[in-house]
Amino acid sequence: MPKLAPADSGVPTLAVSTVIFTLRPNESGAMQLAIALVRRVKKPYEGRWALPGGPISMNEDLATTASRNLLETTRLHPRYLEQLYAFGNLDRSPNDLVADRVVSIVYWALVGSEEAAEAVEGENVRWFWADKLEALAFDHSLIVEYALWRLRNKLEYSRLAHGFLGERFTLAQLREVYEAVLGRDLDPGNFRRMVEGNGAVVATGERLEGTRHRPPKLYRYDSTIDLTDQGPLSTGERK
Amino acid sequence: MPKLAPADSGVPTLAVSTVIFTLRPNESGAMQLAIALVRRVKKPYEGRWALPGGPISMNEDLATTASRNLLETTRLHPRYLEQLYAFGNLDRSPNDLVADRVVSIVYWALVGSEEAAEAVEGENVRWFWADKLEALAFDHSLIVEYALWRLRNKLEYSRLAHGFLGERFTLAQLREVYEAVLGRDLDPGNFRRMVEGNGAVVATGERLEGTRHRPPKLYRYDSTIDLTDQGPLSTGERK
DNA sequence: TGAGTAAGAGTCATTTTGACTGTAAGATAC
DNA sequence: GTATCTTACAGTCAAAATGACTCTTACTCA
Repeated sequence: MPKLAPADSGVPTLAVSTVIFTLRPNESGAMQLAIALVRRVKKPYEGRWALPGGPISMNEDLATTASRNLLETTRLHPRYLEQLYAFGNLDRSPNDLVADRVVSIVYWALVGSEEAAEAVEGENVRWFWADKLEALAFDHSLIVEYALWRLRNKLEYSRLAHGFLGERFTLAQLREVYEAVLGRDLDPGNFRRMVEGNGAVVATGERLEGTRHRPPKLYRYDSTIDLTDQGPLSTGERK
Repeated sequence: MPKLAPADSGVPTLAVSTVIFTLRPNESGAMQLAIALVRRVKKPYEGRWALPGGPISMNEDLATTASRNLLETTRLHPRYLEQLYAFGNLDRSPNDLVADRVVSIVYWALVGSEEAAEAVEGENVRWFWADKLEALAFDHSLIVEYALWRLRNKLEYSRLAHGFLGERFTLAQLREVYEAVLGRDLDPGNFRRMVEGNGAVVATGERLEGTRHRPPKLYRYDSTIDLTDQGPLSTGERK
């Protein structure tokens, strides 16, 4: 097929997409990182899985658009939402469609595991395990890989894990989140020391009852910190 | 002035802007961080200083557009170029101009201090010290603040300082870059240990002659690493 | 030739980190 | 009721990293 001459006039279309992360129990009951994808019903890449997204609208902030897309595809609200990157390379679309250039501003979001369990799944919306994804439409495989890298990096020096958990949680649950995201086991003792040391977490005084062993303390995050968007728009101090 | 009703149709304009950093000697001879700004000659914010930038063109990658803007305003090529953030809030323009909504994809760049010394300066293009900026047009003060934060953070775990220096440099020069960017003095001994320890730098075997003291060794960065764009598009391993 | 200056090597105490051991507090099986 | 299992939680120990030093070396300049 002959390559069409690129249009010299016109402007690229602007779109917002979102990488939606959650934790879901796998067959053996361990928490594992999952991503929400939608199936494309149009050319190009018809039938392939892709990131949810849509065009930007004139009266919405970028983050609001991402949040609305998330709500429309999964009926969920994000616990955490941050801009990832703006993708605008010329070769994002197949060669014969370069005239339809799209610049995608991509966000990434965390949703709680409990909510995610009730999220809509259907023929065209599904959760996929983050570590074994098939090839996605456009450059979305690359985008997901980058989002995964950002999530793992950010986890280490921020209070991000809260995005997956409820209001109160045990240190074992928090550690399970870290282990699922980082993909390796962590020493319980050292993890406790680390997380208690940096003061991100406070004991509620309650304990989780009904376990088959010694009841663990319940903790919560220090609520003076707003998690949503650590980007340039937050006025608080950066760390 | 009455606020105009926002246009329900239409799409936001897409633009690329760049925060251009360099190091320049101040009155007392010490290196100091500087930013290139251009004076606006149109409303809104006519006469105020702003980040250089322009509209995106159909046949250019985003980074190429940023690089071209940099060349056109300062006649310089970037030593380092990375996407910073996409700014698209509704309130970026003055209230009476919300219909002219612009989404800016902002890059930040480093240029070498030697080249920067020869860069064009004129009535409408000037270098400003990064730590004492006047109020800029639009939300550009916020953008610069964020870019500064990113620069300082990235310096610690990457080989970014190369962007300011020539091919070969002494450890004292490298330390001067760190001190200028971080805004505090560093211990020479510890700095040497740090920088030799992580293997980012290799001795060339040469020495810098003509100093008034013991001639220091010249070093260079391990050239197997490409500095340009550590974003998602680089195929190398992430660190 | 001696003073001054910065390069560059080395010392030392403190903090951080990873791996590990030991004890406490509950549930369950017999 | 007693033994046993599981996990919470506290503590130890050595290696590595870090910050604040000192000391020696090699050059230039007066």
